[in-house]
Amino acid sequence: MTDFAWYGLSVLPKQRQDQIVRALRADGAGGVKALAAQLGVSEATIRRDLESLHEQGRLTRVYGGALAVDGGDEPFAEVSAVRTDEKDRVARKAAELIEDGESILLDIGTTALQLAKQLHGRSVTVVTSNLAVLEELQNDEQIELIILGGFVRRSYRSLVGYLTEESLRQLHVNTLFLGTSGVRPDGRVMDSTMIEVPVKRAMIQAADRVVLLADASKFPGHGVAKVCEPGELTMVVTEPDADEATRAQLAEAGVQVVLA
Amino acid sequence: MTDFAWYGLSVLPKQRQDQIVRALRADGAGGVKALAAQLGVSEATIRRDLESLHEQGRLTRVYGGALAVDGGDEPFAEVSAVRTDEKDRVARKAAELIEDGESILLDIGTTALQLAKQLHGRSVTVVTSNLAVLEELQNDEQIELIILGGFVRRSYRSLVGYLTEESLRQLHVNTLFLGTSGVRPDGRVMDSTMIEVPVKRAMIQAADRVVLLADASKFPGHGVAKVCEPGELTMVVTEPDADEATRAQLAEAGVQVVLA
DNA sequence: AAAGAAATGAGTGAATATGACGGACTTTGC
DNA sequence: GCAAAGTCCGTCATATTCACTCATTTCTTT
Repeated sequence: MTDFAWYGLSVLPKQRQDQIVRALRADGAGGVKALAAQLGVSEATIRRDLESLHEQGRLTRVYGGALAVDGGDEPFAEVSAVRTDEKDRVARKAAELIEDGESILLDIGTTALQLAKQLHGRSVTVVTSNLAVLEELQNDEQIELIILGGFVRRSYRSLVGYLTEESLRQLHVNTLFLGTSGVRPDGRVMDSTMIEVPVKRAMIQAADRVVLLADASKFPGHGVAKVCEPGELTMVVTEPDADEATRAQLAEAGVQVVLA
Repeated sequence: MTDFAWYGLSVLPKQRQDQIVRALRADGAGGVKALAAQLGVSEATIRRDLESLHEQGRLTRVYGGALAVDGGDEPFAEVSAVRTDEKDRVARKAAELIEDGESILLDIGTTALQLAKQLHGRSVTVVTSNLAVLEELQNDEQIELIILGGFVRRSYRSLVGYLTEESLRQLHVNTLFLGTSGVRPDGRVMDSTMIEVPVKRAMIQAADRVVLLADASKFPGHGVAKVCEPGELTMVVTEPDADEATRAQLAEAGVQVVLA
């Protein structure tokens, strides 16, 4: 146990247990593995915490994790087990592209959140307007976290507006990981909401590399607003069963297409 | 008693214990090691202080340190009970100062969080760098919520840095509700950490009215860094048993002193 | 000035917290 | 059903914190 200098500086046991209860209230449920990563302790410690909290009646212990006490009876299948679903594979592949010490910018949406979950314990600087990412990485001491300002958009758990754009003009990062509602057959990246587009454009301006994260369902896809031309992308991470014609179109525009 | 003991080198036990309580209210929790370093005494002394304060009910002793009495998530039984604790009274009084439709800026710290809890269902615009406030108001559809950008400061659950200051320059609000580590006898507002001071100053610049929230334990109080002169405040909300001399000093500087 | 009281810091064995490991158990996919 | 994967629950070694004692310093009282 070499890294125990953390102990004194880090959270107190009781404090961490409060954080567990808070996290469960936010999400409704939490897996042992996820909580361990989020709070930066071992799974054994999380199990002990969950047992203690269960005895106190502050949560309900279930196989694989715990549920919030008042959080209803939703199936636990979703938080439990491995669930190697598409977005997860893409996110894992994307995480491999990041070197320790780098700074990255995470777009809004669940794809970027999946990527954030892969970053626990890594020494990286994360910049984001994604409130779900904030919650996920809030307690990870290893990660330098920077939040862009902006108006809270509850339905998307994101920050938008001129404040967000202005914040982006003050920063520069190595890599942007961009989400999308769909990539059109001609390779143009689209989004479903107009309001996010200026923010995404500002993000592109603030990064050296632009990596688009898009599972197969986004190829080809639609959207009301154009975010950028394919030429502005450095790389696209997607899946083997993504539409080939669109992939070829992207490759032609000089974009490196990586399959997860 | 030697008069010079007051001037910095040595601190009276009672004074130090007040500082501990204040430090906990600011952070929510504190480790024995951290408190010992911060106050310049041995861990043994801190433990004795914590035990004494715990018996007085001024904090909750936990393994490794202590928690603020109202900090974190306590058992539900206590939450539902009648709570007329100091910060709550101050927060309620402060909430009465806000008109529907106004925009307000909330400082970091638990005092501002208490105020945020009073705002549920109100039609107000809330601007903040306080991550605890974000969590509290995140799901309240009625409230327009704006987050300032910045570096995440985990121990204080706040955002700091030039991004935060820059964000503040883009905004203007009706009222700022400011927290503090203590108000000196001459009325100057102090803070315990240097790094927050530029942000607090920028907040003052961004508001028409500046309201200081300070329970009785902050009167008089100390801090390493000066945030502002009393003349920069519009109003102070505190309690009837706050030090009268300090209150008089504030009134003389043209500050309206409101008792909760 | 001297004696007494209170506070402090250091040291020690006991108690608590943590992480790793292995065998028993549960869930999942076939 | 069965096998595989994942999860749990003991146990142990180690690091940290605690309660206690005692000597020293500091403050108060006589």
